Amino acid sequence: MPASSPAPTQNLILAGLPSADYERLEPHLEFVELPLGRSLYESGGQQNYAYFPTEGIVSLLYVTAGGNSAELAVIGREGMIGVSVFMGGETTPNRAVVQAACKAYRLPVQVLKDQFARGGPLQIVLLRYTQALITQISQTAVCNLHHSVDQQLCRWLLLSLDRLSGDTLQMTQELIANMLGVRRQGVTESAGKLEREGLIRYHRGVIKVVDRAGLEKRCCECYGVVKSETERLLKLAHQP
Amino acid sequence: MPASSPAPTQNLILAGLPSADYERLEPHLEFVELPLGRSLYESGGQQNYAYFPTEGIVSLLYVTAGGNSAELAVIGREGMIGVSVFMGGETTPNRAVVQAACKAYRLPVQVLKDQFARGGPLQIVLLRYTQALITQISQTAVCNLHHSVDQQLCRWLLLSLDRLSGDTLQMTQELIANMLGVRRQGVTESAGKLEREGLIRYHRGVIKVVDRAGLEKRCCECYGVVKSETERLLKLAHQP
DNA sequence: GCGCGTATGTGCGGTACGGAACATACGCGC
DNA sequence: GCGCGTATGTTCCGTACCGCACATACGCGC
Repeated sequence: MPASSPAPTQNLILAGLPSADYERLEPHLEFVELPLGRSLYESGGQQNYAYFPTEGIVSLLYVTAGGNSAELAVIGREGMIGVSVFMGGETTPNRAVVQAACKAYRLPVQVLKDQFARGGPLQIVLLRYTQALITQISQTAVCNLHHSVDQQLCRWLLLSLDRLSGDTLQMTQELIANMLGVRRQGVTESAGKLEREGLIRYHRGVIKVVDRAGLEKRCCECYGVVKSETERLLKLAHQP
Repeated sequence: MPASSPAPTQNLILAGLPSADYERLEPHLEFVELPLGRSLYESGGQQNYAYFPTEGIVSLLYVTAGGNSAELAVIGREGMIGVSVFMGGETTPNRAVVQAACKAYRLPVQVLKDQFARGGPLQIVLLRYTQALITQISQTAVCNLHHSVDQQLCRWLLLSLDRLSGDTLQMTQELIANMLGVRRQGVTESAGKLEREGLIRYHRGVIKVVDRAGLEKRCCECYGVVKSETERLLKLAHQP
């Protein structure tokens, strides 16, 4: 393991475990770097590892029969990829794709299942995180239905920014369009508006958030609901 | 308890439990009738009971700041209302509203939490059902984004029909519009199309499905994904 | 049979977004 | 500096859905 690899406890789920529980997992954790675009799971495919990111972002995506895509949730160091392992379904109909280069620790599914089945703090933390994920997916459904591309873009930028350090995203409009399930031109137009309003600046795949507070004001409620609910659930989970 | 009340095992989650596990719950189950429109949970509100329907349909809804509503999932006798109780969040930002008159058994949350914490078959069945619910919410997000009102109406009719006996739904277009988060006139128009195509007939709040196979063909993939995934997960859950 | 409440149908203008085609413009590699 | 690939901007048109207003139509209760 290279000296440069971050501590597993950079991941907030792992960080929230009492040391006895953490130490049972630790020997099985394997550090991996996940480049942009890497697929962790395919729809309905076998899942061999669960992933606990310490940096970067993974998207949960669904691709329709017609070839259109929709992002259901984003996952960073606050969470993990592979809830269906301990939920018991083994697979999901979704893909998991790296949206911003990740460092992560992966855990063989059998270890996760065994440790989950013990009950106790690990189980509690994982289930509370899963509820946060449900909230995010639900809010995505609502946002897709009732809010404009402008607002969805704000939500997406904020959710992504929370999962990265700094104020800058590396992401082309084309990719954002795929995530939001809209046309690339729609993103161009909305991003142009936000730039003219002085909220962001962008240039060839690099988006810099200039006025975060303004972006939050411009955004629909969906971002706030997801954020506060996620924080509430993680705090709950860290209580004894 | 009136003689007419159905057996609790009409609910598929309760039916899937080994008798030892079922018997631990049974003394705490209380039969209730839930009329159309009754709210079981409000957004962020306290949840005192979990509900296991034996008949009827409950919708999980989110209401936006702007007053628009969106249905995230429908729940019938295959499931239960109140997953956030054992997921550990205690509340959710959603409402749960009776969409077709229900008979159900309710269970005090503390009993559910205690029994869930034992681990074993109850826990497994509940978690697999929760994954099915996640799938349904996810597919709702996708359908809202990429599919027409026509297709969404087909999906909704089929999902509701699966949770009722017979081929008839009691539901005004106004209510369906609220569920789908679209205008009432949009539903009128789509329902008109489906009737002209000979798939359904309707009259003043009563919808009769004439050609179920045709409806499935007319529908987007979303219905099929939800249905097959739910069946897969319930079957898995009933295995030892 | 009359009246009223509820359910459904229709028409109109506005807009947000989709699909396609094309124009610019930046920057890396030679 | 030149050329090519990639990222972004612009235009045009079609359409699905929205909001509003209003017309019909059924059926219950008196």
